[in-house]
Amino acid sequence: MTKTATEIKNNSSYHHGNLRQTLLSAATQMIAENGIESLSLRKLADKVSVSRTAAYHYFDDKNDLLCAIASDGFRQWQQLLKQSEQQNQTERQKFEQYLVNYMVFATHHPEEYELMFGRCIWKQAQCTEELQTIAHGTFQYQVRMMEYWQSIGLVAGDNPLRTAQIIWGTLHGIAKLFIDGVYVDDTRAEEIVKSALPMFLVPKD
Amino acid sequence: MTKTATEIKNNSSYHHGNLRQTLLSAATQMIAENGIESLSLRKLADKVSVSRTAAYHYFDDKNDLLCAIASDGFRQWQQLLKQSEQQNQTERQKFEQYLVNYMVFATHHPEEYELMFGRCIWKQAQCTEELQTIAHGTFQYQVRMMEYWQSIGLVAGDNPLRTAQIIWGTLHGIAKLFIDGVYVDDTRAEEIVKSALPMFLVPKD
DNA sequence: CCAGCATTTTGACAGTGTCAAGATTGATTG
DNA sequence: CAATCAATCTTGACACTGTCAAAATGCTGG
Repeated sequence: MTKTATEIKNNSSYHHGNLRQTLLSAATQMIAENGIESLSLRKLADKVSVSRTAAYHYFDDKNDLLCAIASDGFRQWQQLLKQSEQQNQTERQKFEQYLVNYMVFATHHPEEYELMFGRCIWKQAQCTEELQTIAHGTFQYQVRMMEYWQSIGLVAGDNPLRTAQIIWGTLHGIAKLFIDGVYVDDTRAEEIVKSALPMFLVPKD
Repeated sequence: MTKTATEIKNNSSYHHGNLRQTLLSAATQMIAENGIESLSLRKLADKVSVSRTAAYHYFDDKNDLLCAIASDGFRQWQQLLKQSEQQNQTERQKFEQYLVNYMVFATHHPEEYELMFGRCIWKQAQCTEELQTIAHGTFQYQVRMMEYWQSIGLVAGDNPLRTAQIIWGTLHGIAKLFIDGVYVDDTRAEEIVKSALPMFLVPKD
């Protein structure tokens, strides 16, 4: 008898069944609700009705768990990238879509975004190999898209890496200013990024 | 006999003399050396040779102290802004100087920058009125500079606020990616921002 | 000299991450 | 079927954190 992950709910027993995934989901939810810094392993354990240190069998430490959540975020983000690539649109529209998508993802999943790109993981602690590779992959993907958009004369500049760094910087900066509460009105994010769009394009004759 | 702040060192006695300033300097130094999150009030108290809770006479709580440090950072940053304004240069050179200065300040005082613009203060905790007003002031200042640069046909766009938001976003984003360790080579920061410069300018005929 | 005040300390508490050692259970053999 | 084993989970313990209440200390004006 094969079992799917979700149907295992061995709840009245000592062994949980799929604790790792349960922990990840619960943690993701708690982070989304109350912010990264309010997540404690003990509260998480409480929520899942398990002892304080149960998580240590699946994660090296708290940082390892956060990295796992961030990795999930990157997978989600990567999927979103590829979806919007397959829509029938002008390249110009695809580029705009890319910018807007980035902003929407960031402002709709602020805490997950913070985890994926924030200092908590990248600066402070050492990040997992898994996270490192998947994050690096998505960046490479973006560089390649810039390369293409530059090659067809849509995006300005002739150095794809440099251009990707700058455009990503712009998106990241605006997103962060919203997420961290320096810019207050979330709903304006999309508007702002749209008015930044022309900056990046080759001026039409 | 008037006394300057630094000469007061009433060290062999119960009363410290100028504990508030001493705490601020020590905290600033500790943050610069080991990062914001590694600063604890107890370690700080140890360093200043004072009891754990002594700081509570001058600051409401830890957040209040961090806000005070951030405020100092803004004062420093404001001074730097005005200095570079008084140099004899082309307006175009002044604008470039502004961008580069921002980057240099951010990458040379990464932890203080993080405090000034990061989530630790703005998102998480409520920030001091002092900090709120001084931060708002510097942003207004930047908006006015954009307004001027747009009025003389240097910087593109006709909405100073929007333009300031975008340019600040770009600077902030690139700075953060370096500070948080996503971009690794600090020394490239100035290079990157310089190659972003043309994006913001009115294309010359 | 002493009362009052500003300043600093001590004691205490709840919360955190994490390690070591023990308890429980499902699976695997003989 | 029973005994053993390895995976899984819990308990106990420790050092560290921010913060509050109450006590101790030293300065200063009357």
